[in-house]
Amino acid sequence: METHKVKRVTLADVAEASGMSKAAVSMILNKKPGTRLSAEATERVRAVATELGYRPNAAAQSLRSGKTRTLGFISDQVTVTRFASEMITGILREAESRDHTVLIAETFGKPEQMAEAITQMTHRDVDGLILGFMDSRQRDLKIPRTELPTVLVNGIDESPCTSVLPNERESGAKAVQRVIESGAQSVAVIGELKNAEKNPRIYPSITRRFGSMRQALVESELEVLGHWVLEDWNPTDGYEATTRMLAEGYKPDAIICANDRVAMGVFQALAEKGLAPGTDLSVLSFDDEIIATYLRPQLSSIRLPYEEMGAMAVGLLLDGKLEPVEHEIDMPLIERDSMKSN
Amino acid sequence: METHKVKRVTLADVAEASGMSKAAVSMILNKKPGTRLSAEATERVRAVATELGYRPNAAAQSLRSGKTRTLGFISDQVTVTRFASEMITGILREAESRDHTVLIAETFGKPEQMAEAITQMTHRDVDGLILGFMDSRQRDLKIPRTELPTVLVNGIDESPCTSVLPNERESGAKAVQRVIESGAQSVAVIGELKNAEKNPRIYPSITRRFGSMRQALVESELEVLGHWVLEDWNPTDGYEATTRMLAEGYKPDAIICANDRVAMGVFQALAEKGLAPGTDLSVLSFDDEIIATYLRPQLSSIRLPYEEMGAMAVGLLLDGKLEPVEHEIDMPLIERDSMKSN
DNA sequence: GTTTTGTGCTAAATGCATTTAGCACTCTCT
DNA sequence: AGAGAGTGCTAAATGCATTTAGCACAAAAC
Repeated sequence: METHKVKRVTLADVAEASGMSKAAVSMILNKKPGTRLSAEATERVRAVATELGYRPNAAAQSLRSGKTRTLGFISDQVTVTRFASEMITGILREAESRDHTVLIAETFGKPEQMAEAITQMTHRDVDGLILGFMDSRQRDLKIPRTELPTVLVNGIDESPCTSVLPNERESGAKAVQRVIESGAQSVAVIGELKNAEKNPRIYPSITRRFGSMRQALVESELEVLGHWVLEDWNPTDGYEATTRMLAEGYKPDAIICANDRVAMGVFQALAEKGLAPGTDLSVLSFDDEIIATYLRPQLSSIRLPYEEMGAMAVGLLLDGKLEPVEHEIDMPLIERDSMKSN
Repeated sequence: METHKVKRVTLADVAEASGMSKAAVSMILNKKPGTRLSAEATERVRAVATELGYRPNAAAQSLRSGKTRTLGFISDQVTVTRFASEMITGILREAESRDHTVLIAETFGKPEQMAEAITQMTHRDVDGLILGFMDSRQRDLKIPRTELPTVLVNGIDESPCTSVLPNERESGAKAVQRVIESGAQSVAVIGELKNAEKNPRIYPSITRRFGSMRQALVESELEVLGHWVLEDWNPTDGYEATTRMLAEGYKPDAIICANDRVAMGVFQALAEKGLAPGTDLSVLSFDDEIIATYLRPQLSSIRLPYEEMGAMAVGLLLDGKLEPVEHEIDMPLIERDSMKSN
């Protein structure tokens, strides 16, 4: 079967085929208000256009309008976490529903590549830019000043700009609230990240999460058992801290984990001592990564709403809501089986 | 600080500022071969161009050339698995290094959205299309015939087309080989997916993975213990099968897991019986998802090379290697701590 | 001294959709 | 009947980079 190289159908083709001028066809197909063209002509042009399968050439439209109906998304790193994926999904969904497409680039974790990526995007004339940061411990962002409307997701910069963040100011309190509802008298928090407190500018999410938690804890009747600080937030760290805690004789009614990876280690340590989350004690976590559903029992976790954040960023951009504001998005508690008395 | 709306610097601006014609400037900046322009003029134009910060307008270039230096990537689903992310990373890396940008879209798991997404891409005049499938149990792909150069990644269609696949024809044999090297006498495979065999067209990767494994197994001296078929490939399935296996008195020297999620369940079941992977017996898996590094001990796994697959797809597209061939990419064995005698 | 060859450069056309200015015609009103 | 308003439509300009055809001049060749 020979693939006959079909020449693109242009506006001129439609005009000729329908016996009208290009101007008329353009006006009709774009439903330009305030123009007067006979119903008959309108009908005819529409018919011809669909019959020929006319699609306006995006390059020509962009050239004329200076708009591309394209948004740029530059990400810290797409790999490793589920977060970038979810953010992309949110962005794509919202952009598609508003007839925009998305150009993507990645800095591969190297901040210095940011400038290059932005230049690329500028060159391609995107209508707006979304800068996504997966690693919330952002350093100096080095965002070059741009004319482009820009929204930061999960990141904050020195200079004021529009940004979308998870509502970590409330997430810690929400966790404590849920622990209280579970009927617990005592709780262990496993655990804060070493050094995080020292530099709240660098670890804004983490600082807020734990700040809000600490506040809620002192306002509660809960007995807080021990003080567990972790080197990093991997399963090993959670495993070691929990093992140590149990060895020291602590037996909390509930454990709040810094994130799901830590919770995984906590589960392992508990299993070794024959303790079952959800029946012997409650375990609650943050982030709601995919492993939360892999654990046995499945882990209740306070979700990082990356998809919603991505969608919101698109919304702000397209609605021109570009005041330098931090938009905070609620972090929903995803109930599964690791809490007592659901 | 007032943001002065800077008009874009165009070729005409450079031409005027350097006292040359647009034609000359264009030729100089594009290093057109076979043209004769004085070294002095060349120098001057280049200087002026950089000074003014001239960047050609992509829309205008596209309009003229019919090329956009943009590739389209349409994915099954970006969320859930790490695979899409890695594929995007590979695509981005290769595309960037060859001065192309990437437009992305997602069908959100709905095959019928594929046609719509392709139309969108066509409309934006991408130079080539990459269709990525995360869910290897692809159904009818419903890929509309396109004029566009297209490469399928991790998917095959009825009609012959260029595709990039993991080399599952060898992955099973590679696993068996490694188990033999570990000194094992007996092995359990946990486990094949129920129904997969019935429809090899629908589950091509899985069929190949197990076909190659079965072949290698009969050619080996290994004793194969039991026959474990799973409903699905989640941790629960691996947990249940392993528990059953141990209850039935089997005690293999090595376990080959269908994938890492299954391996996680296997680990849980082994832990309950006090069996430690890497010391009491070997565990080997497929895919190398992120959880492989979360497990204790860390899991050795045969990696699905999605990043390389994405990069290769870009390469094929840009090099015009579009014969209907299945390109198979080696699946490397990632050694960690779950195999005895590394 | 005239033709040929070569050099350095430019005007104008091209790709395609959108928009502005305005033409030609018919009604309506006085 | 002539002015004015309204209707239906079109020619041409615009945005920007690239490419083709070719101009004007100088040097070399016969």
